[in-house]
Amino acid sequence: MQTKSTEDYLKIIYGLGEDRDTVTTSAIAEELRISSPSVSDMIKKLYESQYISYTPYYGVRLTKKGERIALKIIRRHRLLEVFLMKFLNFPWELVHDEAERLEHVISDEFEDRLDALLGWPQYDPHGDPIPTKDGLVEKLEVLRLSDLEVGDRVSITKVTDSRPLLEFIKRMGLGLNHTLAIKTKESFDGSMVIRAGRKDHFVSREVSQNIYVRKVN
Amino acid sequence: MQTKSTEDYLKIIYGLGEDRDTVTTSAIAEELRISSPSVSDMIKKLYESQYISYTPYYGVRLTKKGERIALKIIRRHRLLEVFLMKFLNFPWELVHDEAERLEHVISDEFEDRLDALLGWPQYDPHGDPIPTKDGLVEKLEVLRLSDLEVGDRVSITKVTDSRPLLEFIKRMGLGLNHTLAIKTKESFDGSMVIRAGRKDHFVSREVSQNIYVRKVN
DNA sequence: TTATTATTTTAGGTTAGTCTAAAATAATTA
DNA sequence: TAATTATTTTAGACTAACCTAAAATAATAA
Repeated sequence: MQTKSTEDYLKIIYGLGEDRDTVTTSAIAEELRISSPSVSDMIKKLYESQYISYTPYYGVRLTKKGERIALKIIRRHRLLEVFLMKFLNFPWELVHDEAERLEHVISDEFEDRLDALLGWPQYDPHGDPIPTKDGLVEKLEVLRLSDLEVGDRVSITKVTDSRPLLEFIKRMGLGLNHTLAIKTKESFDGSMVIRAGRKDHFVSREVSQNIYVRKVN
Repeated sequence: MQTKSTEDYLKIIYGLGEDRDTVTTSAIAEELRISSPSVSDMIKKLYESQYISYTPYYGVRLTKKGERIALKIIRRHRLLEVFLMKFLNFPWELVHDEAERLEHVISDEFEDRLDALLGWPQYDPHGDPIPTKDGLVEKLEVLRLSDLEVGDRVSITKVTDSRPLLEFIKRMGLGLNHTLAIKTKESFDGSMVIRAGRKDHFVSREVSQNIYVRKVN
């Protein structure tokens, strides 16, 4: 049985490893808001326990063993998010932090029974796929709002799970599966004006890079 | 915000303080399965934070501040137990350990919304009253099965929340609100034969002291 | 290709919560 | 009430997970 801390590291390394191939000390440090020396320390421990492979001064990758744990935690996190929204009516932007704490303490028993209660859901409230019990995840085709051009119509499939971003999106009256159209896009900074429902909204590149979409008609 | 450890100490001290007036180091140590020196250490810290009052070599009592926290944790524990049984169909004997871990990580938001989901229950699955949000608990009149005599008919109102005991009771086919009659009671060891449904069961004093009852007709 | 800058690691330190062994105190028994 | 026994506390140590300051290494720019 791993500690909360171990689980956090593995989860973050998994997440960071999705784009880049190898994950650096400083990237982990920034993500976990922990100093680099502390991360360096922990990396050695994770390496000794064979959760990661590791080349000093270079970077880190999850081993099969490490990935299995990361996916287990992610599975729990996402199942919990579904529960918090469907059964407790948690507001979108609070769901993440609550799941973040619960994911480390629930048992397999709890996980299985919750899965059943929720009807074996495949996606969480942000549109992320829920890994299966034996560690399989659907690989989402990544299309970011920022990749699209004027005239495109899209539906939101996923949103980066960050509280301020979620609050912003909520204020615009948007959410998962909402449809919107791109009205303008500035070439110098990538900012856009989008139309959703009857309203126009200004969206910076920082935001549009964190909204994932699928094209519609 | 207190740590899990602090919360455990306060909860245990509250529980032990229900019969005795002042709680000893060794009683806490035994309950938490921690060495007495460790407990002695911790007592000093709890005292400095004004969660308890304390006389060296004598014992410990909760302050108002300490009791408030203890009752909050107990409230969460019991609400969680109701949830685990009603929504996740957890078996009686697993409910306690799961709640034990969850109680330390849920937020006030979670607590409130769970309370509502469950319909503001007043008792947990072992028959214990759930403290209110502002720290009030019904004082149960304590009548133990062991206090009764041949011929008495009783209904089970509460059971000590210990896994082996719960498993034993379950094997006898008994549970909360079940009715039983006392057929024999030995004076030398207090052991009994009880009749429940169509079956007779042998019950030692250790067991009968941990089954709380109310007399019927 | 050498010098500067950035990143990572090492060295040494802290805190919370635990431990065992030994000393201090209190309670019990003779 | 003195001696023995039991309980509690003190002393000293350990581990996990963090920290800051300084040294080592790698990357970048002159």
